[in-house]
Amino acid sequence: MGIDELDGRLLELLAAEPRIGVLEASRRLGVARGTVQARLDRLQGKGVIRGFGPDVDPAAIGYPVTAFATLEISQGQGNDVRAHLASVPEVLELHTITGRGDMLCRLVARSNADLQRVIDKVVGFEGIVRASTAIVMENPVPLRIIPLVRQAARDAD
Amino acid sequence: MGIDELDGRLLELLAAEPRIGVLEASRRLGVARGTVQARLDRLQGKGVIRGFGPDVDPAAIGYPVTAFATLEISQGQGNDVRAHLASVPEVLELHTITGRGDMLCRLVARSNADLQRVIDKVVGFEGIVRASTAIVMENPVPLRIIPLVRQAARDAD
DNA sequence: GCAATCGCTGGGCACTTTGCTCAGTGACGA
DNA sequence: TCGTCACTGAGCAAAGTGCCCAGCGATTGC
Repeated sequence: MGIDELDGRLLELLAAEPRIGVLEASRRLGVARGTVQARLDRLQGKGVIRGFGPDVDPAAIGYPVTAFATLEISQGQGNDVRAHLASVPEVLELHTITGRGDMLCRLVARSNADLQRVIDKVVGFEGIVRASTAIVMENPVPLRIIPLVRQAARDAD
Repeated sequence: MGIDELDGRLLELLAAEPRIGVLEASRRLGVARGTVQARLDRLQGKGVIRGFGPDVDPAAIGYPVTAFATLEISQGQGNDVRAHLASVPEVLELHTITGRGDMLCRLVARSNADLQRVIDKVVGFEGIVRASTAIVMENPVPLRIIPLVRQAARDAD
């Protein structure tokens, strides 16, 4: 478990220039091509790298509004609610959490008005007792992982 | 703005097999290679595809605990707080939101005990009045975009 | 009605990269 | 001291890339 300094540099490099090839990466990192290939295989095998999915901006495909909804679920309905939420395309992410609410989900919508439609779709389901929604205004720190990778690589030294 | 059906299929294909090449993608989609190349360029140019960054699992690099913290910020301190949070590697994401709290951030930690350290680091800063944290237990719907892409592609038909 | 533009096709070309293999080397632990 | 392991550096055939071109049908503007 954990990654070393070379893994860290490789991940940083991949994050900075995702379409880079193995050969070019080996040149940048100053190691042999086989090494990069082996590291990549290992990182994927260990699950450190889940994939290289295209990072799609919801705003660019017509969904500029993001919101987080906290849902309170009635006892025993958890599985049904999960299946329901998973079937809604505007639900980008769903977590079960500790605390007052039972679930937290990330929503997107075409507009603030459209958000109402999405919320109605989300909460219009047996088992959801209450929902409280917070609309995202700014996103000062977009989802990132590199600073953490750097720290993990440093710690493992 | 928006994407058509071919864009949608291309994005789905890239999500399913990220390391696929342009040539192979053109074969799967049944279109000419130049078309795929042009579509890709256009999608990246329009910002639909932000990148192809490696999707790193925080759990696999030693941070298996995820939490969401709602922060209440005192007036006028917003920028300082943002800069502070951006400097904390364990803060993976930060949003400013409507509603009671002022900011919502996603945190990771090495353990539940370690989460205390992270929270102390996050809130130990002038301008943060209060913080309320919810620990993630399960993640029934991991961050996804394909269902939305499919819907956007269908709507644009 | 006609010309220009645009997106897609299908082909070709030089060049690079990949996937794979192999032998050699230094570090490490049994 | 002997394996084991990770890394190096090299070679090879196969495949993919970047780039070019001519043709073609649909849409747009004159």
